[in-house]
Amino acid sequence: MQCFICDIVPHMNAPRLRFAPSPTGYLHIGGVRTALFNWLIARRFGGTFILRIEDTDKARSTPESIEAILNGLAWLGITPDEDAYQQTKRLAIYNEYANRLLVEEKAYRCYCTLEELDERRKQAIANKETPIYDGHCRNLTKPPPNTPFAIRFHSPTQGETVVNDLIKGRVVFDNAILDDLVIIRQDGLPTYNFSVVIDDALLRITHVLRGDDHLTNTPRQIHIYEGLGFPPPEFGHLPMILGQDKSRLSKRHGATSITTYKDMGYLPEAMINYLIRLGWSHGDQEIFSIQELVKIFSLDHAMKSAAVFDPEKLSWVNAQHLQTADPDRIAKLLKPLLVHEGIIAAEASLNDKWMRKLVVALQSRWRTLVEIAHASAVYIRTEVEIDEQAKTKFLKPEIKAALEDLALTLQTISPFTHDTLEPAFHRVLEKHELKMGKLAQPVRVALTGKTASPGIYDVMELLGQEKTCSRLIKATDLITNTEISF
RNA sequence: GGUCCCAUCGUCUAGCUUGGCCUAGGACGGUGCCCUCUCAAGGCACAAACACGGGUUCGAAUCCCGUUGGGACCA
Repeated sequence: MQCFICDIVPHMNAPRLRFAPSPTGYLHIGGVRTALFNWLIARRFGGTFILRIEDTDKARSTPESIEAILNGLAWLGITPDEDAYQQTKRLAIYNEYANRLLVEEKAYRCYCTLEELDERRKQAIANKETPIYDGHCRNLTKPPPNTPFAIRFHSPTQGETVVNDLIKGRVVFDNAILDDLVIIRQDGLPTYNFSVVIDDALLRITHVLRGDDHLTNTPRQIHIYEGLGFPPPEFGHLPMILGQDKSRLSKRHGATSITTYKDMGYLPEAMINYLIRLGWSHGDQEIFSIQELVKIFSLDHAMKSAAVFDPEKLSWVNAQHLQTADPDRIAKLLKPLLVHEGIIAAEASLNDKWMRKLVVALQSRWRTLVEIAHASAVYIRTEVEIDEQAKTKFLKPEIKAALEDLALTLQTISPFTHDTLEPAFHRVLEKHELKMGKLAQPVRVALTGKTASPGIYDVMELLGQEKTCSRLIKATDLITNTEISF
């Protein structure tokens, strides 16, 4: 693998990179990773990162998609350094350059109809020939009058074109297999291969990092650069992201929109961490902060092969970041989720110090913010719902006396904190000659309704004196009721 | 159909440039154990891979050729 730093040195003064999505849907996971690579390289080498919206496919482009792309990138903190460019606002430019090529006879008008083209393609396939454009209109002396035309680029037919790809290495293409591609359609709109070259050249992009689905477009683009007299940039083609079944990641693999992950309670830094590890490595290291990536990221450990997106590992990465995240920040992110999940009515109803304690108790136990939000409910709501199985297993007559005693004891504790609760709890334990586990589990069930929770003193502190005592008493009532019912 | 890309545990990957340190390392997931008031977290251990076939070489995961498989583009 070649050294990217060596390659980038000639451009060190101003590496300029771009992310150029088509606004035809939500912001895709694969797109995010492409944006991330570009952004990181720009940051690492003190360059510029640009966003360009490729919306020349007017039928499929929507303003909502543009919005989704902007929001998604903003959430991740992948921020462009210049105002976003939009291709539909630059149509005059493409036509201007197309005309220039026409004048210089590096391009020509093609009057072939789509039907004719289709016919000839079928013919070629029937004759077992490669279906490429045959140059029909290349040397027309008498153009047909009043006929709509496309503009085709005059591609070289001999020699070869070499792409020294930053990731794939040296790739050689035989020019003979490349036909004269359309650069301006009959409707006057530029084709992808043309507009992308014009924009990258005019925006002075130094490094084009994009999906490897564009690798075979690259020689054609290089020809256009040459035709126009622009120096081509460096190219790097990133491998695809695959779904579980090893086919290209798409909607049928479930969540592929970045927004979905935000809504599912993933942290932006975890998303970035996971996505960057998909196709890049730094020895055995798994967890990276964004600041760290900005310092160490480079292309010389970028993978050449496609990678399968693994939601399990994403969750683990998220858990790692969640564990070490500042509790106050997590608390802040949690509040709107609590409202959204219907656990609280308004964000203001919870105080920050308490929220911090809640987060500290839960942040290493769950993998997403949404999971934490759900787990929070039992500490926030007035009522607790006791799990049937937990009740039968732990809320038994023999523990009733100890529970009552505990409730009584706890009513006198002040302040009501982990440290004051612990000795009180032990006094009850000794009095009833019980082992920790014998009492802790029934108490846990009484307080949370479940058999799993944070440490029992933390649970009590979180609930506070009032809820703790009332839930304990309620549990003892439950035991009585059970007895009566038999 | 043509051209191009890719190929290490189920998954993400280290190692490949500069063959020997590789009886192939780490991580997710799985299993077991430890810790322990439960659940997590954490710690330890186990199972698990160089696609296949040739060659080059004293020696190949690493270099070369081919095959197979996957993917992309062209319309």
